[in-house]
Amino acid sequence: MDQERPVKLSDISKALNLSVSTVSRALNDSHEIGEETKRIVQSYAARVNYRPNLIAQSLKEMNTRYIAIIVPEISNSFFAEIVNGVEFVANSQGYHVVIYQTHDSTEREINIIRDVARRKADGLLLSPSTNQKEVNEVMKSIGAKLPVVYFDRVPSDNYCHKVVCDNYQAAFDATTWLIKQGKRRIAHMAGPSGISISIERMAGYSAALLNAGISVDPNLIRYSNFLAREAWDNLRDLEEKYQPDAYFASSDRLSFYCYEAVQKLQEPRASEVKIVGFTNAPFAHLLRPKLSAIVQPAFDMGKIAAEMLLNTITKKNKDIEYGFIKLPAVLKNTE
Amino acid sequence: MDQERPVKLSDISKALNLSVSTVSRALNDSHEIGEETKRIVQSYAARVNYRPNLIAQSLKEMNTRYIAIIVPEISNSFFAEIVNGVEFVANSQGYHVVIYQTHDSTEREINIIRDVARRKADGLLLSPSTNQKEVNEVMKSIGAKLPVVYFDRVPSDNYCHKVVCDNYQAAFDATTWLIKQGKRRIAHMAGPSGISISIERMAGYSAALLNAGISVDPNLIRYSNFLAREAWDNLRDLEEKYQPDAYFASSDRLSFYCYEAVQKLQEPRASEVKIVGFTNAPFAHLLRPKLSAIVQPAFDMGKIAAEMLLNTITKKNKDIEYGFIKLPAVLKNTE
DNA sequence: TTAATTTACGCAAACGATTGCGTAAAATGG
DNA sequence: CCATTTTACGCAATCGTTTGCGTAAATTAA
Repeated sequence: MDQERPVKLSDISKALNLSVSTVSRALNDSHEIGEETKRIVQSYAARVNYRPNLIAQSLKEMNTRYIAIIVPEISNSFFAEIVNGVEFVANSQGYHVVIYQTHDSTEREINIIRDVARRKADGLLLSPSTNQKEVNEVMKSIGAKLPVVYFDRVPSDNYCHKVVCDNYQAAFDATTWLIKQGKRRIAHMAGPSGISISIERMAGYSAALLNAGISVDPNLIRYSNFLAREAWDNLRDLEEKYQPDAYFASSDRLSFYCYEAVQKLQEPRASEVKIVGFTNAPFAHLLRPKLSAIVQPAFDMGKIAAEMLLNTITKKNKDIEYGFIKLPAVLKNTE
Repeated sequence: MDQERPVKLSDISKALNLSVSTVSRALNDSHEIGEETKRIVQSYAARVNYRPNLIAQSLKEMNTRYIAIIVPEISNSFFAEIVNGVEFVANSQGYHVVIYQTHDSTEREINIIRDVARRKADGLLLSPSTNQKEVNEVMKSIGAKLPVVYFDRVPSDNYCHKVVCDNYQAAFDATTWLIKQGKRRIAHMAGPSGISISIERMAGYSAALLNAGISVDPNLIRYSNFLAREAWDNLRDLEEKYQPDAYFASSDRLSFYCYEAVQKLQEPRASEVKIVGFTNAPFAHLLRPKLSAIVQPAFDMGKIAAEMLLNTITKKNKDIEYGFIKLPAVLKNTE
């Protein structure tokens, strides 16, 4: 009994000699429909495997019951965990989650945001790529109907919802730990300049150095975009000219690049140089020598972001109360 | 000039004193509309930032211009790379890709498949969770309108599109390599029994052993589902009772579990036990001692699967020609 | 000049669902 | 027994597009 095409309300209505509206109400268990009729309609619908067309439903209802999340890379464990947290909350409230990745391309990001808006997602979770300004323009041009919560990389203004970890404190703690290990020439491999996380992590790094009476050496600070090439060039240059005795890496990818670069050095330097970096990679603790890790509470960040978003979606009253949640990260693999 | 709600065709039609149909045709550059009118409409639409409502468009056109991909875990690099390959092809043909993950739960998988069908995705790429039968039922019940291409884990029947890597050969090569390293008591940490990849990898493993004149010891073969608990129990039991001199792991996760278990052993065993496992983790090569890796051509698998899917979507003629593509994997980190 | 054709647009149906309103028949009240 | 309410259903509009068809006006042909 496999039907060639999906059965719709009018099919049922014809088969049962009822109007489409009666069938619709019967399936939605409306009180205006007699019990007997309901039973007949519902059992018939079940038999023929009726599933409402969500496109039509969405058009009528003006909502889609799904939220979108846009991340740079799904293979990055940090973002993958965030997605999991988002799904956990969203699914429990009957929402589906649709995942998009930008690969750190502003162009892709803009395309995706436009698409999300045109497909009428009920809300958007966004960790914007580098180019803050262009993205802001797009966010404005799509109209005020799409609730947004930013996470991880967030805009500087306060008229939006934001969920982040305490990047400043985490960077401060990590750098301080390196100093306590006797390191003085601590290089900082930073992410793209200009985005929130880079700025805050840089600030924490600098503060820790100054706090320990170590002056900040600009030569030891390197910004890299998402291209591997830049990171490698920076690492080679650092090693050739300055031989840092420690690295503080500002992202998952940079952490592993640092690790790989150091691993290739001559002993005894290879085992003396310490590395601490932001990463949620589940198997980072297997590396020897150790890669010390700043681990963000990604799952919780996702949960909170999703809760904030669903709150603003379902909120009846229009008084917008912008939230700004900051969670602590923890330092691991420090033996 | 930020409008409160998205502007629609009727807004333009009123503002310009034209009918909705004329506006629609003008925007779609129909030949039935005068050049002058087109210019007026198009420039006005651009000014007020008109974006067609994709929900309405989809309902009318009966297609959505997006495909869905369902994977067990996005954080698994193998699947992440597949997704990237899919996006590469799909985007170049004007399709968006929507990513779902099942976390190896059949229940979630069924929910998602149903949702994808009800949302009228134009096609589906699927790597099914363990329970083949239930999923088959669902795939049938949603009607024949949804083109599907399976990848990685695929059904056994031949009346569907499939893209896989040569699991048998890869397992054979990996096991043979371990044998050449002088290993004889090679444990096999297998994935869930019953799914295609487990069966084929097991077959390759067994064949390699027999080929080398080593009998297959059932005690050294352990099936684990996706729960960490089972894998750890299996590993502990293996170490306590049988002390294998090598491990062949059938999945990303299992590879790292094996590695971690072995790393905790007493020397000299810890450095003598060799491990080879399926993994596309980009930083697996940083581990010391080495984790030898069977790396699948994930990006290409994604590309091919997407091409097959888009072909069947856009195919005018209805004669279905089922494809079955098998790509080779490569063995890495073997010093 | 008149008939035939082309151009440029509007009307209305359709996609598949939901819902306000209208209304027979049945149930209830006095 | 008649008036009123309730029950149970159907009609038609609606969400925002697209598109087949109809038709005035403009153009061309004869």
